[in-house]
Amino acid sequence: MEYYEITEVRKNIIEAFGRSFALYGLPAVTGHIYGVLYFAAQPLGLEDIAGELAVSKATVSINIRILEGFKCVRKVWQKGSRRDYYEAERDFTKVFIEVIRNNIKKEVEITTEAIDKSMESLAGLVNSPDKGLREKARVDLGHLKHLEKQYKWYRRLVDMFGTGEKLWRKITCDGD
Amino acid sequence: MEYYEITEVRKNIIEAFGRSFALYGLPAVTGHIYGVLYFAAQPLGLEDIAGELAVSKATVSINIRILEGFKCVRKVWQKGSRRDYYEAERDFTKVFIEVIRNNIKKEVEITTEAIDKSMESLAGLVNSPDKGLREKARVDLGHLKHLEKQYKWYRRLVDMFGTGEKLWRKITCDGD
DNA sequence: AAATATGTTTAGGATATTTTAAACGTTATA
DNA sequence: TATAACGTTTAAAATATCCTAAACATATTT
Repeated sequence: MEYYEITEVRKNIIEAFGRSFALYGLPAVTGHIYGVLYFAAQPLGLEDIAGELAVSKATVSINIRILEGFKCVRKVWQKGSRRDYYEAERDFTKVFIEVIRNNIKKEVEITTEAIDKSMESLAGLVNSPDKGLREKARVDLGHLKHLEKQYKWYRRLVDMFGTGEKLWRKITCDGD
Repeated sequence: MEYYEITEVRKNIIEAFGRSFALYGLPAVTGHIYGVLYFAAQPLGLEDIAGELAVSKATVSINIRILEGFKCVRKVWQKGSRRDYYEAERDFTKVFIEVIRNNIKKEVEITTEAIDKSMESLAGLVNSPDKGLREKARVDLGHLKHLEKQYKWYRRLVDMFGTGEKLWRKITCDGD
């Protein structure tokens, strides 16, 4: 009860992180875990985090791996302990870039796979003797080629996010 | 059965869109609807879309409004009909920018609100006579100020997305 | 004014996701 | 070698989300 208002303050922010992460399709707990680590004075173990949030160790285990995947948190080694300790990446530009980059990458994967598969099916149809079928196939092929072109642009974007963080930051944030 | 393979081709892509939209926290149907409209030769009405996807009119109504919010689809006027017709925005750069922009905007709203609320609570505590409480409050205040600074950067990002699409495209896509 | 055609809301059931406790595997320590 | 301290997996329950049919609201015909 001593630090009631402090924990209240943190709770506000932790909730906000939960809702923010949910915007990117992640479970709210990922945001909550990130929030706890954001405020933590030192790296925390799984059970510490579970305790602060009153969730199970399993939930933390599952969701912290998601956060690691997005490079929102780092596992740090604590000498003399065999626990896994984690600390938050507090630079939001990095967090933001990583989340976006990951999503675009997945998006590109999903869609180019679908395009390739579809292109194959269409290849046989564009010369079909059935005129109606043939013309429909050609129209769709046009759509797919357009899509393919756009996704090439996307892939460049991933590359830029992947290698040009500093450039990106400079472009969007000359101020500081 | 005539155009079986054509619809198969489209189904692939439509599914891929569904999974892609889900990456951004949207229901998969939003992607499916977008997919149907992406391939459509003319603007389609709610029932047309519902028919193609075998979902209810209500689902289309709800989800197409989400798509409108993200500017992924546009309502178009069809002379002589009182139906609402929709067409897809086929320029992915626009779709991408709009989705990201929207998310960042919401994120900024959620978090700045939480920060403001928390700052208020802390203001009273940083001068508390209780030394432990006071110091904890000061540490947290430091965290909040850091957050605030980062979110100012975010807000600039929204502005850029909102007004500088061409600039953005030029930066990331000099090629075409 | 009645009937029709449309889009929206809503309450419920259907489905998918998330969380948990318990079992498990592994490594370190006694 | 046995025990303890971990993190992970799993199957089931709890929860949240999504979808639908039906009711509703509004505008347009007849």
